[in-house]
Amino acid sequence: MEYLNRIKLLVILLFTLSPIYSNNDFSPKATGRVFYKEFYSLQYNEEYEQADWVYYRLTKDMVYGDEKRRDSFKVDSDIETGSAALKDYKSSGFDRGHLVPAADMKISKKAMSESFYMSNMSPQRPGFNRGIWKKLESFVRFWAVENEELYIVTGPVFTEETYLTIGENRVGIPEYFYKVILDYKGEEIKAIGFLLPNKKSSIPIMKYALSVNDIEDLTGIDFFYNLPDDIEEFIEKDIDINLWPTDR
DNA sequence: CTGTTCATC
DNA sequence: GATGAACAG
Repeated sequence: MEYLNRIKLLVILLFTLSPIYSNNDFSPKATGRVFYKEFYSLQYNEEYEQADWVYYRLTKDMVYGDEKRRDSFKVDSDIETGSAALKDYKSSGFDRGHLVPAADMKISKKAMSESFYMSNMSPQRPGFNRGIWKKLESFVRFWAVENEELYIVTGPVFTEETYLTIGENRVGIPEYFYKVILDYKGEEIKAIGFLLPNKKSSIPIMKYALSVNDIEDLTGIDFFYNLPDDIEEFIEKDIDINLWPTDR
């Protein structure tokens, strides 16, 4: 009997450790301190007082969640060095723009609440956040439903040595925001990237589409490095716009 | 917490 | 007009 139980335990352990039976982790290669929430993870940048990237898995079920949005912005006490504060954004003229969208976290109270950590915020121009950025986020949810689930990485881009800041904590104002998306479900694995300037725009979203390689060159971040090399190379090289429809 | 504004559908 | 995101008091 003892023997059988040991075998059972071993089988369970092997299944758990096997990549096929465990949840996929396609988070970017870390170059700094990573913080793990229940519904996403982020790499925090102390200089800019915001994340370098946030990473999460967005499923169809999450899109269809019905948890109401509550504007419960709060400092992230996980960041011992101190996250940005509410005060930093107040009267700054910039929105506390979500990196992980609140609308992607309707699956539960906990998920919704986690999206309001200040470590998930970045200074966005109101016309950008409430306009084209929101529109892109909405397309991402549409694609998540179409493909059952997606793996998403989002973050700010600073290209200049000097940059403007807001608040006492000197929160950096990004020039651009990127988003890279991986579809690992279904018959064809595919990926796409976006790079948008932090300003109001009425140009069609697909004009901002880039390959994941392009975004990697720009940010220096290695996305989806856990994929088998040949697959990673193939999906990051080019994009097929037809696989990401925007005509609903 | 409620009301207001902004961008878009 | 309704919705969603965020600001202001």
